[in-house]
Amino acid sequence: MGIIRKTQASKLILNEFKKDSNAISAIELIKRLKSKINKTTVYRLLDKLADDGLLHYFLDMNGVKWFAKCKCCSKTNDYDIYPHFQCTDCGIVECLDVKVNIPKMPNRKITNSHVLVLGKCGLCVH
Amino acid sequence: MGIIRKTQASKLILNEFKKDSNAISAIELIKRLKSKINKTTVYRLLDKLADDGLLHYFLDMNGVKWFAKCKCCSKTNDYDIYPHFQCTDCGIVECLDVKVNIPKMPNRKITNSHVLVLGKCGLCVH
DNA sequence: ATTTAAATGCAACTTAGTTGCAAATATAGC
DNA sequence: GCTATATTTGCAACTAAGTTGCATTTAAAT
Repeated sequence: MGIIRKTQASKLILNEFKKDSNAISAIELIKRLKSKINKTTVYRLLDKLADDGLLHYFLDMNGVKWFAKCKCCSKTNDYDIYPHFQCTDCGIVECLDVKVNIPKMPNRKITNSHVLVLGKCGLCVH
Repeated sequence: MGIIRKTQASKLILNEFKKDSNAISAIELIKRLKSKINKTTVYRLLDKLADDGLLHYFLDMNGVKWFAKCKCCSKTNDYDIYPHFQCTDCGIVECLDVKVNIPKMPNRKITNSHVLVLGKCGLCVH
């Protein structure tokens, strides 16, 4: 939480998410910006951007952290659901613009949900 | 994939899942069986049991691998959906016996889906 | 221009999970 | 039951994503 300064590093990272409407893994981002930003800084900025609500994040089936802009995710009345698709062949992750209904659960206070759909993407399916 | 021998180790692990209908993390299982089985063996057996369809697994929001027996998970016509609940306070993971509908997606071949619902469990909510 | 809180880089660390290999063990065939 | 053999196991070393502590740098408020 908190103010983000317009530093060299934060501008570079936000620019990557402007170029890419899909999710980007932390690893990929570190690779892309290797010559310009230290990996610790990348991780810290991503966390901060997620805290501030500019990005959201989730873990894929390999335990790798992915980040994406929030606009593509459904915002329900009660809590956020983050539906994503990951290709088991090429590993690409796409934000899904679909409605997924999570049933209410009495006795629990649900804050958010993550939906990861696995399969072959449009390119790998052929 | 393949036949599982009835070894000391495999019996011990399957016994843990008989006692516990919820999901168990690999880490927790290693801790429980530390004096009896080597952690490499635990990981290998869990993977094999998942390959053989006796268990399924998924990653929680901390990137930790959890395993559970398959009976509590819905089996749809097309593919498996694994809905789980994790408490953000105490970390417990429960298999959910709910129907979650994942919309069809043209152009893709979906094989399975993972749904992780986050919030406070019945004990931590108070 | 000066001050100060926030951001950064670096090196060392943490930890879940994996790999290679030699030793142990379950099971099939006799 | 005994032997052969493929599977399983333990161990130590490794991998890699992500974190921490701290000294230095930088954005921006005054």
